[in-house]
Amino acid sequence: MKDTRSEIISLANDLIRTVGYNAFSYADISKQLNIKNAAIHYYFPSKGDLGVEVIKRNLVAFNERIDSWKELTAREQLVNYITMHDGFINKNWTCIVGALSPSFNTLPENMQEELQRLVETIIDWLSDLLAKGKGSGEFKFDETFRAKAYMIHAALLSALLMNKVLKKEVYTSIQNSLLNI
Amino acid sequence: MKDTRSEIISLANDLIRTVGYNAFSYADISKQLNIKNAAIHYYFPSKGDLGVEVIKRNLVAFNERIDSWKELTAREQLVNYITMHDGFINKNWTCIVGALSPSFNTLPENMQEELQRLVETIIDWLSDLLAKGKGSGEFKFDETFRAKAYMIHAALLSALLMNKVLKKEVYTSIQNSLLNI
DNA sequence: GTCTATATTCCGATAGAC
DNA sequence: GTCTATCGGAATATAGAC
Repeated sequence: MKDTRSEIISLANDLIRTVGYNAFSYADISKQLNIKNAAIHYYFPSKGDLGVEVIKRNLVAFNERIDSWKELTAREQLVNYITMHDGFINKNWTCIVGALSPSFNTLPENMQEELQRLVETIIDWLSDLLAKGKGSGEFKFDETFRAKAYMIHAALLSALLMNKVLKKEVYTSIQNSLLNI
Repeated sequence: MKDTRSEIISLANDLIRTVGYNAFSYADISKQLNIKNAAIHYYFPSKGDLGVEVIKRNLVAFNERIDSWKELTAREQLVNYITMHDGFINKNWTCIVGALSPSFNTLPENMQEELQRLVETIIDWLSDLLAKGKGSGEFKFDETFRAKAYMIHAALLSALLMNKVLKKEVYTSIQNSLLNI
């Protein structure tokens, strides 16, 4: 079976993470699928439509993921979250949020909205998790749940970005700091 | 007096921070200066040359800044560092590192090198500052100086990025967390 | 030394072929 | 339903005018 539409989203997802949204073109995708770049427009009339679909797929994947963690302890869930991007390091991938946010102003409105939805979902989940973990005595921290969630999310996002620039131990270093809660 | 070259760098700096490197063109700059886009090529033959100059200017500015803080206490210097981007919030600016790192792979080699130099300068200075502050009893933390520097830098960078996406209290929240050291 | 006219390549998108 | 031929415009860049 061949699902061109799904392959396009997958390739776009890869490109956004490796070079960014404004740096890739339909041709980059169509070449890999041995079709003309215009063929992509059948599935996604505009580049923004494709971008929206990439974010949506990531949101669905995130929700499925945290759902599968439901029975775990708060600490186990936090460890899973903080290590879930480990495979990105060798692929030189950033998270979708880190990839898209610097050019947020240039994105079409529906992409902006979808990206906001994704970030809010992550922060909400993380805040809840931190509340649970603090309530159960698993975590110790003084900030509000939301402030702590912002911190963890922010540090992890930048850790992936810095992995591109410094190619050193930044990612692991930040990861270790975050796990020490 | 008119210094076209300097104005070009200044406009490019603004554009990189607001829309990102790959999203702006020479035309965006030339329109504002009432010249043809090709005129920019006289000052900066390639877009990468302009990008390098923007980063270099930021590196010089950073060095001048921290130099002017030399006589301050470690805590005062840290507060200055953590608040030095406050003016960015209303302008919807990111720091240069946050703006360029997601598309790091697409940048010409000399831009990549210059960006690495900038990040290393920041991290080195921050590590030294944290060492001083811990030595003097001003700061309390358990991680290594470098790990702590990575964390602060990462959180601040993302805070600026998230300000674009969520337009909420993220920046201030992270700032407050970082000042509580 | 400073800038413009122009070339070239590439981009996203439409109209229409199969 | 799926894809190609092709357009209009924008991007970076060169050659040459003033």
